[in-house]
Amino acid sequence: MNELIHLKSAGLKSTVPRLKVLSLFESGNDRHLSAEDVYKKLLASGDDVGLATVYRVLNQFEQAGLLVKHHFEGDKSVFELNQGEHHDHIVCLQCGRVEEFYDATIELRQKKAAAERGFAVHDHSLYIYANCIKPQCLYKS
Amino acid sequence: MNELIHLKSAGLKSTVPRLKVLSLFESGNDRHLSAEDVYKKLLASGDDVGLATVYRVLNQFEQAGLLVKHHFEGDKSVFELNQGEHHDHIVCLQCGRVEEFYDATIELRQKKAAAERGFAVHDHSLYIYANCIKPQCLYKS
DNA sequence: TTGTTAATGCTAATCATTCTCATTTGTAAT
DNA sequence: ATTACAAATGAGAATGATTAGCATTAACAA
Repeated sequence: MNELIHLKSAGLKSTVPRLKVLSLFESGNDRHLSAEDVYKKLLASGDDVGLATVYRVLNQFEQAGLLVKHHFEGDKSVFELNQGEHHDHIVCLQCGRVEEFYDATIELRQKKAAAERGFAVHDHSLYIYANCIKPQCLYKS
Repeated sequence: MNELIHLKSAGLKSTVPRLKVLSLFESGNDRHLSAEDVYKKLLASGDDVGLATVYRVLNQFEQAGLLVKHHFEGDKSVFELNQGEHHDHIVCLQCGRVEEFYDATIELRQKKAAAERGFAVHDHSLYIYANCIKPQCLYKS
């Protein structure tokens, strides 16, 4: 199984909670999950992990580069599988739909803006908060 | 005094705590302040306001459009005077220096990216986390 | 199979922020 | 000026997300 390899090569011992969390993300049903989301989903599938462990595992995975953490507006943070290519996010304020996008020009100009001001870019986050135009966006997530 | 006008036209009753908070921001010594920062600065100048009041006032000012709230990496949020023109931020991860910038192309392409995907932009936030190149960045804020 | 070390699962603690509510203050009308 | 009343304040409790502490359990190498 795929997950095992990931854990090993990340220098993480392969434990039951870690495998479950990882395969949750790899199942791909929801790309963006908060710790609470993960916890609930695991409980729902009968898997019995502690919330503290979920937090720990998510942070370890982030450190190991398996997941990326995002802070959408305000409160809780969400994680997504790290698939190599950086991208930014558009979040619908009504239904919570999250769309990913990448714009090379934006990336470039960011680097430039930083360099001009005496900074070396380490990281950056761009979130667009918006409203769906489509009619199917009438329900709250 | 200037502050009084601002409060009035924002539909806010002019009270002692509100005037103090507002003039703190208008003094311009620090553009970006957290609730905690404001609280401490007021205490330091012998002004005796409650932390809860600081939070309340900051949020009211944000609602009223006098201040803008930002969520830099992670935890606490910071406020800055709203001077009309939107801008993005570069934050030094070492010393905490915050630099503001505006790039019309970036703005434009954001709008475009959103529109193409069926979103109407409501708001957006772009933070660049970086390291100062300059040598004077050797101290923590 | 065993032993050691790291990982887990509770629960309590922490941190930022909000809420409650009794007391005080601004203000518009007297 | 005074009064009257709603709105604002302050202190501390409450909340929500996240982390820490610690006794118990599970990986994995020998």
